[in-house]
Amino acid sequence: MTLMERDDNHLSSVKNALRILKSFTMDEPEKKISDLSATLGLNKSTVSRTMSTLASEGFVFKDPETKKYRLGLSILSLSGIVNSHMDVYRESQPVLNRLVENIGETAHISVLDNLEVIYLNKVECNHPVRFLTHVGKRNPPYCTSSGKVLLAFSNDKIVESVISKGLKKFNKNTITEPENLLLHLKKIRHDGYAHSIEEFLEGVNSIAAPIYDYKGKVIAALSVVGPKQRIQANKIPSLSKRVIQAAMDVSERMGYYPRK
Amino acid sequence: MTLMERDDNHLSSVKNALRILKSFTMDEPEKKISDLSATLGLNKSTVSRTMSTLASEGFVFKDPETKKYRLGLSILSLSGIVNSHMDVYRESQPVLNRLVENIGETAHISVLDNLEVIYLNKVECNHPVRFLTHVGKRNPPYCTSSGKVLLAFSNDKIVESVISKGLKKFNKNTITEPENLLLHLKKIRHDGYAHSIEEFLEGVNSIAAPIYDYKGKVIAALSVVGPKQRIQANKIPSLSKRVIQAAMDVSERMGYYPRK
DNA sequence: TTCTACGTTGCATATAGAGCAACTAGTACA
DNA sequence: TGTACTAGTTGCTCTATATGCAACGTAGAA
Repeated sequence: MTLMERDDNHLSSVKNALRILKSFTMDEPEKKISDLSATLGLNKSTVSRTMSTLASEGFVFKDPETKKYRLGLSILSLSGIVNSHMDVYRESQPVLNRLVENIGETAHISVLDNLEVIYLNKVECNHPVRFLTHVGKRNPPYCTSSGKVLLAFSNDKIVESVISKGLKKFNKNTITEPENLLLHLKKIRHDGYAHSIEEFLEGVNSIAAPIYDYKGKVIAALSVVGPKQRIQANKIPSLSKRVIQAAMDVSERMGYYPRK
Repeated sequence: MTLMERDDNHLSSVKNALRILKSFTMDEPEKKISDLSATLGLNKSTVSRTMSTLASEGFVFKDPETKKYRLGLSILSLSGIVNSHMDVYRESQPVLNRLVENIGETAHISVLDNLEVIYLNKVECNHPVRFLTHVGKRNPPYCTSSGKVLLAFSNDKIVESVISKGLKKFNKNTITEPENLLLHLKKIRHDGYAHSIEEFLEGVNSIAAPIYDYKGKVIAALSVVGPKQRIQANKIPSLSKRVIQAAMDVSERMGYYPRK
């Protein structure tokens, strides 16, 4: 470890362990020690000992059949604590349940974290698009409806940072011009909702609206997402009213008093 | 750290970090460095540096208002991966949704982990008892209906270990005699379900049934839980049929073929 | 049967991490 | 307003830990 890293005053062996945990993904929920060694640039005995320590506290376990490591149930225990003490998570649950029942599409609550959208809650409809999103999933904020809502009500520095990171083209409708994105955000502030028509994922549309706290600050976004065959462009105006209303319902449960 | 711990071959600074994470609870979701120092027997500068490292990777954050630390969203990101790659979690979701809709009580999926019951999935009814359980919550296995189901279909060593840990009396109906517990487990194997009438929590009843995998092994339990005013003792026989059927539905989705 | 890859572990060494002390900031109390 | 106390941070030192290397064992593939 270089002196530069040392000056950072973070514990490098703890960082190793956390980087190992974060290397598990949806696509790769199982990991071999040798692969982690290669990916993270750590000696395989370092990885082996760190994994062993993580396993001793239940953060990972070695699958006896595949001999690979997977994330363990201590993660779930902690996530229950994270969820249960999030006001917006708790207050949104019944509203999302009703919305999903009425509209018939999957709905989410999300926030901006580290210049990304992260989904805090999700209620699936009866005919979900499999593996589209999941609680904890992170997505780019500039080409998802909830991300655009959150950016629209964020300060300029955050928007500039997202733009600086680059607006990668994920799909044919992805916004890649900074000026175009800023225009979109302006319109979103005016309309009170955002939509995404195949901006991020092929064949996937979504609509989102802001959730306010008791101070009137936008703290989260509520969104519905589904295939374009079911969330057709011509249905977006009527659906957006439902989404705005649901987001307002959650806001009111958060103590927000809308001014008429 | 003693030589004995050293022989354990676990990385002590990583263990410190994991113990700090695990010290967050439902009742104490916010932590001060000085409190952690006292609780964990670590120097406050050790705790401070470890927290700083955990924060740098998003596992905790310092609440600007309370100046205390809370669990961060990296936990949520990992838990999404844990959930999504659990077959029993995925396959149980629609069954739990239907069951909760039909019965009107909260339902769970749980497994045995480290001699405790841990809840993997939860679908809340429209009138939940607040803060009863949450995903990731751990409970003693000998006085919850799902725990008793899981013990009933576990090998004798596991049951003996639970008994050796002691059968603490949580409520007036808690089973505290080992022989009595073994009789209960035998009856559960015979009946195909378990119930708890205020064995663990005051005023709370529950019913659970086993979930089988494709090999016919019990891998989880499905349960419903509610206040005794709604889950009355005389309703348990009819409710248990619904719970057994729902658990069987999940089992079949897991590839289990029941022998007739 | 042999070879290769993976994971584990003994050992040596360099440095990271733990603890102490000093400092800063904030709060409570007189 | 001033003082005292507590909490948290950070510089510094020293020792024990963590890392990496090499060797070993095991399992699977050729």
